[in-house]
Amino acid sequence: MKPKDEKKIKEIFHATLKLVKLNGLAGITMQSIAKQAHIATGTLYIYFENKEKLITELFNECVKKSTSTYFTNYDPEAPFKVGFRTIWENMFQYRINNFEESIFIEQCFHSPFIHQDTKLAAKEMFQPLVKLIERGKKELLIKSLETFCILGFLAGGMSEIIKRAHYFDKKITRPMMEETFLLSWDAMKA
Amino acid sequence: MKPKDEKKIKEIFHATLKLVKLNGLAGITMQSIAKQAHIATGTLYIYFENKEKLITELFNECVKKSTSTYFTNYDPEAPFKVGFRTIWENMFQYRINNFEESIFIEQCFHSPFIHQDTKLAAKEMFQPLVKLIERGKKELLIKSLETFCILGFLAGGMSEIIKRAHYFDKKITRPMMEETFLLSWDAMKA
DNA sequence: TTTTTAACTGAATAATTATTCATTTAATTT
DNA sequence: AAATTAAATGAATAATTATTCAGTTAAAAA
Repeated sequence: MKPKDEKKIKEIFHATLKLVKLNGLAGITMQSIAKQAHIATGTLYIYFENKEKLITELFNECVKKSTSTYFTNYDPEAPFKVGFRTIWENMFQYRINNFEESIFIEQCFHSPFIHQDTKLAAKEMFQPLVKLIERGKKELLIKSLETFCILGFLAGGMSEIIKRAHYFDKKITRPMMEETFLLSWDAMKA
Repeated sequence: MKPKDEKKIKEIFHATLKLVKLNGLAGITMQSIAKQAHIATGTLYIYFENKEKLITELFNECVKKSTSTYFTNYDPEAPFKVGFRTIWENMFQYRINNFEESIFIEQCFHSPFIHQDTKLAAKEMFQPLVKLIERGKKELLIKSLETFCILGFLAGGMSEIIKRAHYFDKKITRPMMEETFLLSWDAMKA
């Protein structure tokens, strides 16, 4: 009895992310994934029931992995700015180092593959950050704007900087990162 | 001789935008576009050579329409903040009122339909804004961070706020808009 | 070593989707 | 009002892509 090769799932995921970064969700086929992962098309179906399941499982994997990273070393008891800085830096680093995943998640949100419940579950994982922002508003440290505005602004801004850095092939240096943190902080600051 | 019905192009574009908003670029088919536009599939090919051409032409149309709106009433001679405010408000309003187009353009950037030269041409249309930001830096009014960071942050933040407003079905009020402008302004301010 | 069994293969099939085309319809010209 | 011609139609065809499956391979058990 030959056992399932768990490394293959990683290779399939890796291949999918690479192709989505290259051509978008609209550009991937099961054949291209198989080829990129150096396996036969049929093998994909041993690991995943179908294309939709493959995408959905990868999506959930990415969301789980990324959000759990976002909150490592985060202490909800620490002062607001300390907590915010921790999460902010975790996000920034993660998205730079895992650019393909970020692109993939973004694409999934506007695709026929990911259903509403999956999206909601993903959103749910950001609760600690939502709570933190609300605490910041209570403590009068940040603007009293609706949380979705503040968070959207910060998250969208960060994503876009990282995207442009990749496309224009710019290196993000430590001082640039500090300046970028200031963009976020000054924006939200009361 | 029956003349081409120019209104049909509008209907086709409109149908495509609606479907892309709903299901993403990965979710549209020529049949679904035709159906949504209340025409026969074959008719699509009278107006557009093929699917890629349809998408590319719609993309160019959207980019042209949106960027030209962004710079209406913009006076490059006016003080920095006045000019910035004009463009910022034009963008904000346009994206709220033409949400589908914004989503479509975003999706196109990561798709197999739009080629590099088309993307570059689109980027080129933002030159006046790039110039303005660079002027703001020279006048020491805003942070001396690379322009792509500042612009990316502002544009990404704005997009994401508007996206979340749509998905969570939030109305963006005038005071909210003012507060949102402050997010951008405070972020970039020196 | 032999047997067993599930992974693996990739060509074959099924399903979907892009594109074409013979036919019909309706503006315009004569 | 008849003739002309290009738009419009939608079923047929072509192309692409998802999925299956009969046969092969290799790990584990006997």
